[in-house]
Amino acid sequence: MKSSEITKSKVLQEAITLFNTKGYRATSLSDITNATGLTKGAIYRHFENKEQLEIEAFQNMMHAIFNKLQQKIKAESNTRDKLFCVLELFQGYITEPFFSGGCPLLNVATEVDDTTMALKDNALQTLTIFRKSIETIVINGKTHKEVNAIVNEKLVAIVMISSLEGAIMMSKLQDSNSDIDAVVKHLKNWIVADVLI
Amino acid sequence: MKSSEITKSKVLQEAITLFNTKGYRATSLSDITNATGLTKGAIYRHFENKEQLEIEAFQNMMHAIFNKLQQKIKAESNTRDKLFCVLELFQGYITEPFFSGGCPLLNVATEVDDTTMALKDNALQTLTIFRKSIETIVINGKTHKEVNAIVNEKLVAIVMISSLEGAIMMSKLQDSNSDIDAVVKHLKNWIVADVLI
DNA sequence: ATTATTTGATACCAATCGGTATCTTTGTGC
DNA sequence: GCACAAAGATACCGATTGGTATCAAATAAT
Repeated sequence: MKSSEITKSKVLQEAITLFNTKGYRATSLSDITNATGLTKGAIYRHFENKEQLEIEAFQNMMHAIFNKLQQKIKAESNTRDKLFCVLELFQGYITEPFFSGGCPLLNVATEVDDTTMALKDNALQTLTIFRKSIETIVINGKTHKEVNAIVNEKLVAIVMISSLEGAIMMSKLQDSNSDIDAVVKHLKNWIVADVLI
Repeated sequence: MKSSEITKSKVLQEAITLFNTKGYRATSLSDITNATGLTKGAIYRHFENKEQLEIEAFQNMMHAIFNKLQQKIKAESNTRDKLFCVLELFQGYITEPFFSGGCPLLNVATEVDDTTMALKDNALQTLTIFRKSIETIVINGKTHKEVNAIVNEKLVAIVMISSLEGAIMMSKLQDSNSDIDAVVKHLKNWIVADVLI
């Protein structure tokens, strides 16, 4: 890797941690220069402005998470285990997060003020992709006769994502795993009882 | 109402809207002076500093919401309708919110950076109160033989709150009611099927 | 090895931040 | 109506914000 690429990825890595823990808007360029040991000149050489850095940082996080998730989903052979992959990704995220500071999607979705429309657009796209991934698992499950034909795949995605994101918020606020654990257990029971055949 | 109280409540009202829509940290005192037509001198006459204003604004919101909720819960006579009150509060919140900008609890819980510990404490207390309210309904439901004795009231609270908060996030991000509607419908079915006798 | 180009450091900018000291205005009790 | 206290306006403070122009150092190409 070229030295300039090393610098850029170091900036991204530190920015990611800062953005996800203390917020995008609340993280200043000084915070990033302090964390990286670099100067503003170096940062602005690689990123057009702070907003672009925010967007690249967010996309970087989501790509990493989705790649890991898709890889795990592909490794499983039946619908149940594929859906459980999603649940366990969130469950494990509290104790061993890819990025500290909670769910990047939730963070961006709730931070949006008027001045960060571009970030909001990215979060919306991410949410759409996430929903579609779950819906696809359910639809494939129907064709393989593993999912009840009357099940609404959109509902499955909505219920899973909303519960998990909400549970992440609760667990983070209370600094405890118990809520996300309870929600995952509950969702597993629901999937086995009401979704799968 | 004394004129000074009018001023203070005007500041609180405008600050509430700003904090809940564009964030606590992202809202500057200039934003508040612009919105109220007052000056910094007037604001600092009534609030010790910005952090105190943030806390009072948050508490003000939560008290308003809880009062409304408790009042509606008391008006219902059976466990099912009391629990449905909670669901319908969230469902109606998107189209007719008490305060625009989404759920104040979710907003504060996800905004917390290192410098806003006092706000985080307030959010945590609010979450605890909210959980207890739901647990109490379920416990009372058991004594009235309306709720299955094996039901875990803590789980009911966790599942309801996490789903609703997550759904608020999704609906806000997508600017659509469909997700919160779907989640509420799903929770109602679940309560009738698995919680109530 | 020497040049040319990229990369990063330095020093600065205007704007804005939260906060305060001071002064004028307003309202209130007697 | 007068005196006094409370409320609000004004002008300022140092610190910090995102951003830029310029220069030095490191890297790459010849």
